[in-house]
Amino acid sequence: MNDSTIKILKEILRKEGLRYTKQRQAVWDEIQNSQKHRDAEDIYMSIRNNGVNVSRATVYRTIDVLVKNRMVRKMDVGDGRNRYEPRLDDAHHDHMICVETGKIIEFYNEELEDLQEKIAEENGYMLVRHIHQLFVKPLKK
Amino acid sequence: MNDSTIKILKEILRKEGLRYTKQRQAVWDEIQNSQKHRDAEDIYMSIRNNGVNVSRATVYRTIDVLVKNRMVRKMDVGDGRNRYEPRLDDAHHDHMICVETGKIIEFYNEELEDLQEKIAEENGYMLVRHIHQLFVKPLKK
DNA sequence: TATCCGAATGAGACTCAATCTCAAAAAGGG
DNA sequence: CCCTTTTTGAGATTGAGTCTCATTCGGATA
Repeated sequence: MNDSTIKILKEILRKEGLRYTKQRQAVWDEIQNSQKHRDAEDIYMSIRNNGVNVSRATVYRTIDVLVKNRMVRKMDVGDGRNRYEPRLDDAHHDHMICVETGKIIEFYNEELEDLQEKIAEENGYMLVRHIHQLFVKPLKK
Repeated sequence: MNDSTIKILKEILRKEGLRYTKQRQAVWDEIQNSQKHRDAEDIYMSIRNNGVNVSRATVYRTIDVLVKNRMVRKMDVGDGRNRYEPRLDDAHHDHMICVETGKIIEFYNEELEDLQEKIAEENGYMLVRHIHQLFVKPLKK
């Protein structure tokens, strides 16, 4: 779809010693060119509906590669199905999930990020990554 | 085991319109009188090893009641198995998970708590609950 | 403390996301 | 185009958690 991201994908596959296939391209296209926060089944179905034959196994396997190479972010919303979103050139953010509507809102707060690093360090650790989800409901309803 | 918590358990069951059974008592005892952050299978096996006959179904059903009534906290560590810890008289805290040893460290930071409420409100929401896990590794190794 | 009825239990079936298997198909260097 | 190696896909499998329903039990009542 997008020329520059095809190059990036090929580069990553080469670096990992993996081959470039239309299924892998399709998975990346699907995640990149659509709304965020989709689950694997959703991604799988969309690819098939676009006429590309792919299996669930390949979708999961490809996502793993993309996650490992920071092209995709995997998020555990706590309902048993992981969600995925493109990460390329995407600033870090966390999520707020409305318990009434299921809506997912992104947020980023520098102070919060700094505080987390500080807390880890105070305990003798270095922050590697974090999971942070705020479950919220609308004010004044 | 502990007289005062037996009363609390009975009180909660009564309030929920549920009966007091030795299985429910055993589940609560097991969670209360042991190390934190245990998974359901672990709790289930321990109860059986203590000579109380209980089924997995009952363990899960009882945990749900305890979680609903804030006697137990359920935590999603992101590995597919939820962990449980007693919550009674236990101050709120979040968790830091060492990616090298798997060790779970609890932490609490007032500033962090306030900041989360503030972020939710800035977006027109009210904070209901949150999931916050810091994945860390030891400094200078 | 015996009766009775709705609630609780347990064994195992079931669900569902995710992973694994392995024969067949495809990539891509020579 | 060939050949080796990787990738793919259909379906089996895994594993945490939930559901089913016949049987057992709690506890209110008399």
